[in-house]
Amino acid sequence: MSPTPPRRALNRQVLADHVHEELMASLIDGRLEAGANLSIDGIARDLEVSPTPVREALARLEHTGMVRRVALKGYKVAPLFTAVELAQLVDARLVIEPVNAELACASITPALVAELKQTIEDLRSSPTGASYAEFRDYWKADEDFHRIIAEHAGNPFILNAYKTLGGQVQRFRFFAGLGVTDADTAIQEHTAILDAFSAGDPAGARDAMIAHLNGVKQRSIRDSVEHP
Amino acid sequence: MSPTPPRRALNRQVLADHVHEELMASLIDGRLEAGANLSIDGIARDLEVSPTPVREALARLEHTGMVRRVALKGYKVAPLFTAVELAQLVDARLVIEPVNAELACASITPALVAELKQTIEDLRSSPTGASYAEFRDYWKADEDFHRIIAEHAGNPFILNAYKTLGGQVQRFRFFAGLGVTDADTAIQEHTAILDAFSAGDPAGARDAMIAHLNGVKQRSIRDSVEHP
DNA sequence: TAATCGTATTTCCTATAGGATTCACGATTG
DNA sequence: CAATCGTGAATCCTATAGGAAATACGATTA
Repeated sequence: MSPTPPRRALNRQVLADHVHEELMASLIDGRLEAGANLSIDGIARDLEVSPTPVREALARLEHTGMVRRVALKGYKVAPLFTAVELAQLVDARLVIEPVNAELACASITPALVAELKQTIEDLRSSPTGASYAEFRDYWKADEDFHRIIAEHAGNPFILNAYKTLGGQVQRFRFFAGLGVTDADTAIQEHTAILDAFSAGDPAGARDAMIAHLNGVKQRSIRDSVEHP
Repeated sequence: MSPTPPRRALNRQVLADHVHEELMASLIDGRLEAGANLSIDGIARDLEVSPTPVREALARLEHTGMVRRVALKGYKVAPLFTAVELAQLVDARLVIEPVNAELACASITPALVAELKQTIEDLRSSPTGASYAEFRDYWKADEDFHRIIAEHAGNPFILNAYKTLGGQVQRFRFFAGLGVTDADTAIQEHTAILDAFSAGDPAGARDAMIAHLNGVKQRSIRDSVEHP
């Protein structure tokens, strides 16, 4: 008897989670353009679910800043960043991430070093083309590097703050729309941070992170000026 | 004709917003105890609405950390902070708020000084009893002080990060459950920050904020040790 | 032609119904 | 007495229906 073992537990998942992931992916990779209306009923039709889980997914998405809600009017994809906001986003990272680096480095483990080293390897081996499909691996490796450091800082509140920024970062990067323009420099800067980790030098890790983010900031501004 | 002008627009508001506010208030003032189950249907019955807006309100609340969700199981009020988490929360504030103070002070205006001065006045004039009703005004004044500084830092991303922490702070403070034990010291420390603002001394404002938060941290830990 | 009006569609919002699962609790059985 | 089983309630989750307002759009009229 019991021809099929309890497979059902695997199938059983909450639709709102699925919708949330789907929307998040669409926002990050640009399938949903800035300013686009996010019709609840429309999304429900597209994904073949009812509006209820869509409402829940959108409510969760609101705090990320990627989606804006106006009561009784609906949701829209947040507008593109201006050059000022873009710089502010990096400034916010400059507040949080150097501390992350310092803390994570202070409790360094060989496993962490190995993880970070792997992300830099991935960065090197990933293509850097101009379309999302091409540089998605590059981005993932870059995001992994920063996220792993944040996760090892040991402060869940700071981690939460970083994660909120993280989504923004990814979205911004897509809309910069240039593909990867600074792979060599970024790899170099990540390596400098990793070296400080390997040496067990928290202050050095902090400074290397500051230098990296300042580099990101300047290159971002430069790119956004050259390609308005 | 048109016997009643468009009054309806005032009545028209989204139930989810109302539920959200109601839950937030209950969480902050402790009517909802840590670990309590947040039954969607139950809340809907209590507030005499349908479960749909309740789901939306809870989804919005999740990212604050005050509420935890387990798929297919429901929502619970997040557990109380441990002493370690409590210290971590202040550490997170120590990352963000000194920068806020420095930035806000760098673009100081007489209006901002007046606003801050007012919150300190409110702090002085508020009762400091042991029940929520008594020290709610004190809290509000304290929270206003920090929030106003965050709002004047001029970086919406950092402000967002601060706000997320802010809710946590308030909840923690209630659950410390002692009323206000450090009014004099807190007023003194706020005044020191204000003085630096008045003097147009960003570095001084930053340092005064650091000193204040360190004081908050130490007093919090002391209180939580004395009243486990 | 230009403006206004009316209809039809869309959209948000809320309530309700029902399926699936879990939980509580009492009854039954060894 | 202890353990197991079964029933009913509670709960989460999703779909559907329908009200209210906004929007689109075409027809009518000055």
